[in-house]
Amino acid sequence: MSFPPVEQQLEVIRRGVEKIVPEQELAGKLQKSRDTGVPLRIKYGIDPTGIDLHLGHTVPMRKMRQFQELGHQAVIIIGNYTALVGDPSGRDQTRARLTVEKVEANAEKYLEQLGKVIDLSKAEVHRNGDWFANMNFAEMLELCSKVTVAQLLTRDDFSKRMASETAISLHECLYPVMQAWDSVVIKSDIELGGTEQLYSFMLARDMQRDQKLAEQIGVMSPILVGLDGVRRMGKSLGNYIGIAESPYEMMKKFMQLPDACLRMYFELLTEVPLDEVNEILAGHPKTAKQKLASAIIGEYSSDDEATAAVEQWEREISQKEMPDDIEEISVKLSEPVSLVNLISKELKLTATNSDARRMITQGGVWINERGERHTDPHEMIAVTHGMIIGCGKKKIVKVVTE
RNA sequence: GGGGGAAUACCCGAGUGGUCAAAGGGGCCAGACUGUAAAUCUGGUGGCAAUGCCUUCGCAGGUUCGAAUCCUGCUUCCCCCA
Repeated sequence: MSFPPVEQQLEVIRRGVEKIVPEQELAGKLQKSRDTGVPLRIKYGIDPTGIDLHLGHTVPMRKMRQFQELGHQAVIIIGNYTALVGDPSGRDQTRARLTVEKVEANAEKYLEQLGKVIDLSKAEVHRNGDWFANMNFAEMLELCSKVTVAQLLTRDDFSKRMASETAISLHECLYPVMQAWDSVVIKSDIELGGTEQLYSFMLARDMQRDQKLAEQIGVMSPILVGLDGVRRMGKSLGNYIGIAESPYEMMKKFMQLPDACLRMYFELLTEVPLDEVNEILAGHPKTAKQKLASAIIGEYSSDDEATAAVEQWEREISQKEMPDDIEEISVKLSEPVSLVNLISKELKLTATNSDARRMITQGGVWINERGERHTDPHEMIAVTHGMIIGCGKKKIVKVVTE
């Protein structure tokens, strides 16, 4: 096995990375691996807590792929046991607990999606239940004895929760211990993750040293902010772009991204060379955003689909043309109905009548042509076949009579 | 085990007997402006057969003409002491 020169590897590794700890050990490890021809073992752990991976997850995943391309060994940990605990990192409250079955189902979905970024045929995949499930209580105690409560409380998220009088459950304290033990078991050289993982990464070093193993280096990416441009991208915050979403869905979301996030997204989510990024950012933000979107969408589907998505957005959203494929809803109506009932009861465009009423009186409803606004909720509408109804910014439907 | 505190709409949070479907902020929704960015402005934000009616302030009772507000019991959470 031959590896690129260390300097060259470092350049790839450093892109979009916020912190490497300890930084000074990295070159040495790379050099040693190059000299001996032994690839480094790169760890990335993910807890199967949901069914969709989003772009936030892909930041360390991409870093993993880069390591793979440099010739190193990817080691994926599916945290089926840690998922039962719930990672307290960066959280201000306890996560909801998951069932074993749920976790297993999620794990399958995750692996499928991981394969879109990482070359799974060359990766080791482990579930940490493989070693935690059979651990007995004595071993468990031994593990816990490695960490003091004071150490745990130095964690930012725990100390914040203490300060704000929010509960910290005992099982959450075990999370970093488990994560660190994973590193011992798989003998990781480098662990990938976000900056909020610092504590666990360092704990892993302590435990590896304790077991007379080489200590891992943490390579930490910045936290990717979500579509709101403020909070981290996350499922529960609803500010994410899922990697399994359709090209057009992704497109629409990308265009809603605040301009200020563009550089970060280019750096963390694409391979576009940094000087080229600077050039793009010097131009109009709208164009830059479209380039960003098509680069990323292209990776998860195809370049053609990405281009099509950009064009579709330009037509339907920017030019406000009628979309090509409008969702059709069939209704059976012989008599005219009031607009409120049409919107909420017949077409189910809103959850409640009150919602429909609001939407109508506020000018969010149009029929057949944008601009053909109908603001009287009581207006009686004689529904005709092919009638097009818009409700708010996002919903347009075509009525099909039976 | 003992003591103290808290629970209000999506979130935070005001409200201590009627004027409370409940201030204010955030978020979100709609509209204007725009590049479906940001900023800004306007309106909205429990439900319904809608100038009215019904349900909601942890849960269950009670006092009262009238309760988010007072009383009793319960549940949950937090803090302190052990």
